[in-house]
Amino acid sequence: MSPRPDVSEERKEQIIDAATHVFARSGYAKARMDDIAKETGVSKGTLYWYFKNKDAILLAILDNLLDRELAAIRKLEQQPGSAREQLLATIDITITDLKKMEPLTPLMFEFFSLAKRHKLIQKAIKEYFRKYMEVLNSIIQRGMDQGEFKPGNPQDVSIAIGAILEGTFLLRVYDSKIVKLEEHIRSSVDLLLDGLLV
Amino acid sequence: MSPRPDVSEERKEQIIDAATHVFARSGYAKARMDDIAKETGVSKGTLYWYFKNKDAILLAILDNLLDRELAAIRKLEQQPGSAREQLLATIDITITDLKKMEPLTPLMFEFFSLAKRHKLIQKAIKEYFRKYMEVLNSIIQRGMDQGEFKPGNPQDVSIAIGAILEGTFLLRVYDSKIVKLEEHIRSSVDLLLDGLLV
Amino acid sequence: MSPRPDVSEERKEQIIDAATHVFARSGYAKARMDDIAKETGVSKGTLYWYFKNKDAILLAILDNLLDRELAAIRKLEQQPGSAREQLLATIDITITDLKKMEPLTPLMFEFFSLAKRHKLIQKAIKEYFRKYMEVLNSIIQRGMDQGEFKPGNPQDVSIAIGAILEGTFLLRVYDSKIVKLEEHIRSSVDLLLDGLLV
Amino acid sequence: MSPRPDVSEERKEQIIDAATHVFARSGYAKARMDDIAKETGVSKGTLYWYFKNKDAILLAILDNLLDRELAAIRKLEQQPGSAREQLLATIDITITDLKKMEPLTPLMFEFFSLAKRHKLIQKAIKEYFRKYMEVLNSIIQRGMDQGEFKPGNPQDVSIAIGAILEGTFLLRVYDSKIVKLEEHIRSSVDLLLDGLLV
DNA sequence: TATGAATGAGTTTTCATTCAT
DNA sequence: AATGAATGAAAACTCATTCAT
Repeated sequence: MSPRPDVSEERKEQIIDAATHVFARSGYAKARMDDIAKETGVSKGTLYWYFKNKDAILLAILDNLLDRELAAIRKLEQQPGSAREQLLATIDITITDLKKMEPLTPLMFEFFSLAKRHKLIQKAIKEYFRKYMEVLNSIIQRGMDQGEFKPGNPQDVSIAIGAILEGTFLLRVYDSKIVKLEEHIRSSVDLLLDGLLV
Repeated sequence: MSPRPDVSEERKEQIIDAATHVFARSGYAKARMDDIAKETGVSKGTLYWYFKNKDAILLAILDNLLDRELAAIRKLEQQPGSAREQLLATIDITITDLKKMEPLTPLMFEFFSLAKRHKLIQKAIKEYFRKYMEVLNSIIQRGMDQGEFKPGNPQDVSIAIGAILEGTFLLRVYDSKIVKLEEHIRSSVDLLLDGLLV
Repeated sequence: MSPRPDVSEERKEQIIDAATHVFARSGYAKARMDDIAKETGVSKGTLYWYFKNKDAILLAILDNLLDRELAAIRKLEQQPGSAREQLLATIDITITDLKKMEPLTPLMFEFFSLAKRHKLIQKAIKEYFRKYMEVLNSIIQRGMDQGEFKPGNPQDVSIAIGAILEGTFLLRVYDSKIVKLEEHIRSSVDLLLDGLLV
Repeated sequence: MSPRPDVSEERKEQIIDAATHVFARSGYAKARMDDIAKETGVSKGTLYWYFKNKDAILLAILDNLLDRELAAIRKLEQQPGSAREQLLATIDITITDLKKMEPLTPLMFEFFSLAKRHKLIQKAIKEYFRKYMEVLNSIIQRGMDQGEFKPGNPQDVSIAIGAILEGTFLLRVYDSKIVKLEEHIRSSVDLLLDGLLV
């Protein structure tokens, strides 16, 4: 109802941005509220005006990250072109996303690590995954229906693609000299398409 | 020869085993030395008799895990059969390994999360990755040399397979109902092989 | 000017005062931060708000004590009268100081004990000593120049006087029944002056 | 009864010697039983075979030190010569002793620091002091009786001398470059004798 | 809204002491 | 006599959270 988003939202975002970097840099446990306050440029007390506690900031970060990615995905949904073209466009967008995420890698893995114990995190990423799979599934399904792809279980293909995307992101952690995010996602997807295309 | 069998190594392993479960359950930060002591069935002081500090226990766990995996990999090195058969055998072994790792998933991601800040962790997993890649590369190379696989860059293929393995392990965290470790690794690798085999 | 008077300095002094007594009573090692907190009437956390650690409190105490003594010494510097009178005035002031220090005797010796290992303590007391010697030296020098004292090395006399002052303070520890701080400093200095005065 | 002191005594002395250095180096609180064990060349458990606990070692060190000094003092008691000569001989012996003590300075001050809280330490040093005073008193008394020294209270003179001895030892802690143990004890005692001698 | 001083529960780590061998 | 693994009490220190201003 308010014509302009009040300052509160803006301040909240500042905190989320700052905290994202602090958590990525130091890890959730090692990051101190003082660090986040300093990085945001406010006092420690202010953090508690906008967020219930440290955990709530973490959750807000996750929601924020997933929202951004989902926004990108939604852009795909009504793209024109062949299934192959649409699939590659999806990969392109995801690569762009993952590249933006690179500096946040430690934080991403922290979310994965916490997922089992932290039901809200679990729920958030599961929901994100479901939406992402939906997009891939529908593209693959269409490709199969239209005879562009070999017939099979679309979900299996989606998961294979998802695994390549996330897996390459992960392999980078082992050795970022050897594993190049964009290059290797593309080469892996190409290999997959070699077998998939009719 | 020694009158009292040296119980040191055994005790160290007990601690490592216990700590592995505690860290996997609670996360490194939340896990208390008391928990590890209790789980091991010794006193807190004993932990410090065998390990310098909490961090040293974490490192020992990682070394332990990687040692076990490398031992499995080494078994592959002189396996007979076609490149395809050997590759599938490698996948089989890795699947078995990954299944054993399933309960430790949060701990694995914690290692990935820590890798950037923790040089010893970084070094350990990098070395592991190098050895794993060596095995895959040599199989793929042989397959290409012998005309079993299409020609190409073996390393790219290895990374695609590595991404599928680790990526599927990761996708499970999103939704373990949808993503089945063994089934989806196999179906993804099959897709890859469809394009790879001549 | 500031709306809330800065309570920081005051609070710091409260802690220093309390800690002085706790350290004198229990010794540095035996004194617990909890004791200091309780004696100050604040929580343990507050101690760490004002001081980095236990050691920093000890240092602050030393600076505080030496500052007070130096302030007393500075009063002497432009006193009128003969060299003998001025020397006795200096002794008087030092006696007054040492009497105030009596309850802190164990702490003083702790500083001396720590001096070799603790460079900041060493530096602080050395600087104090240098200033104290300067005052004595200049008085003795004047007395010699003006023919009031026998000629000689002023520094040797200053050290003799310093030794009597500190030495009497120390002998009290052996047996405070036998050694009376004021009485024996005076009698010892008198003996010295017997030989020194022309 | 046993003709030769059994090995126990010897081992005890080894521990005392080692512990003396460890305590002097690290201070009582910081010194670990492990350090003493290592320095002695035995295991930690062995220390407890010979001493009830850490405190008992400290006490044994003090007794040991005082015994050695008392032995030196006893040598003085029937020295020939004038009172002045005998006094200077006493000073000589004490200087020799104090020089030996120099490396133990931090430990000595630790004893002084502990004296108030630790009744056994207090008692030991008080007894030592009494004996030392007796020797000085009797020399001074004889000097006065025989007209070699000006009449006065012998105890006051003894305390002045004691203060010079201990005080010079202490001033060294302030600045060992400026204060030279032997040189300044001699010069200070000379100043005192200037006034004391008839 | 914003601040930052104050709190105190929580945790790692140390180390004197014990005791089975 | 001697060892050294094991214990657990003790203490320093951290830091999320609160709250008076």
